[in-house]
Amino acid sequence: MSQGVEWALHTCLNLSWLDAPVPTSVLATFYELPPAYLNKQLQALARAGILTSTSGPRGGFQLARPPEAVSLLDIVTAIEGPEELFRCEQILRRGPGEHAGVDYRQSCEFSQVMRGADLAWRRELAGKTVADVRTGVERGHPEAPANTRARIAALR
Amino acid sequence: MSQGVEWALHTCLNLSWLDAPVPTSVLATFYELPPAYLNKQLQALARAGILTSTSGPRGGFQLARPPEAVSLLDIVTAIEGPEELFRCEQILRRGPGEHAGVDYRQSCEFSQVMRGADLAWRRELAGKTVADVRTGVERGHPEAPANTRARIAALR
DNA sequence: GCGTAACTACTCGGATATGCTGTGTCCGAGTTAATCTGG
DNA sequence: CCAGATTAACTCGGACACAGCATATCCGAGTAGTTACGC
Repeated sequence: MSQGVEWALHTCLNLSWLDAPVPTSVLATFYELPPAYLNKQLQALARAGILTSTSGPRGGFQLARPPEAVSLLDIVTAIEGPEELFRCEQILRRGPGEHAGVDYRQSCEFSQVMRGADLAWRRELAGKTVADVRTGVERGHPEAPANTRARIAALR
Repeated sequence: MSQGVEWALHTCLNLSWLDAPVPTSVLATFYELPPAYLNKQLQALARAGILTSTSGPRGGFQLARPPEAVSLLDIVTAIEGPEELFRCEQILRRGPGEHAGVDYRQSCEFSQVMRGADLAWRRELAGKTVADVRTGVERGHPEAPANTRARIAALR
């Protein structure tokens, strides 16, 4: 799984504590990440409708929706793409009992089990939102929001 | 996810219908797969203790355990390795409230959710065995075992 | 005919190339804010 | 002092290199079955 997912998750959480656009350079400095590459990931989040981008001075990225409406699955899908973890190449078509017209992604037993596991994984991720994580973080570290806002303001 | 997983799954199912070693060349011809590369995957399964390998004439691979004792997770782990889907690089260590000695794989909220999803995925795969899949296939295609045995015998 | 030893063919196993996706970087288009100028 | 045009800096966005892993292949080590030979 791509490294950018972790960056995207934490960046979305940080943005949920802010209400003005933040440029990539500031967000990158926050965790000492390569700015240009982080920008690439944020572009993907913007294309997915999770962030909105603003050009020019005082521009940057901000959350497009309230954090309650952004699931972790949304973020993972935006970065990794919509493909499922296991992709069935239907090698059964080459086997002895081959039926050329059959879609083995539906009929193959292995495909079904792998798809079920994939759905279980996605269900877990879809059930947690950025707001849920934010609540948990604030419970354990009440100073986190103020720290983040102060650090961002200092880097502007 | 690696392509070899699909090959390994179907190959293990086929081997569950046989009781003698089958060489890689025969197993590869079965689905028109590149023999040398399939051999590489089967080596991984052998290292994991899922298959046993026999050298020399009349040698090959066979299941090391009864199919009831081989879960799909065993096969996936043998091919893909034991790493979890999402690996936390602990970028929080670079953040403002950094605590150098903290293991963020445990304390980071995102890590916990991602790990929970990973466990849900693994639980599904661990709950299904090669024997389960075999039963399902035999229910829908009773001729499959005989077909497979005949094809293997013809290729020997 | 039988036992033994050499031989041959077959199989696994790891070492060796190639291509593609994830990773990382750079520069141009567009936009905003500030500045400067003239009334 | 104020309005408007110009300018300059800043930001995103996509196009351009690099690297590491999945993919694919090949050849050597070891083994078992076979064959030939001697007793």
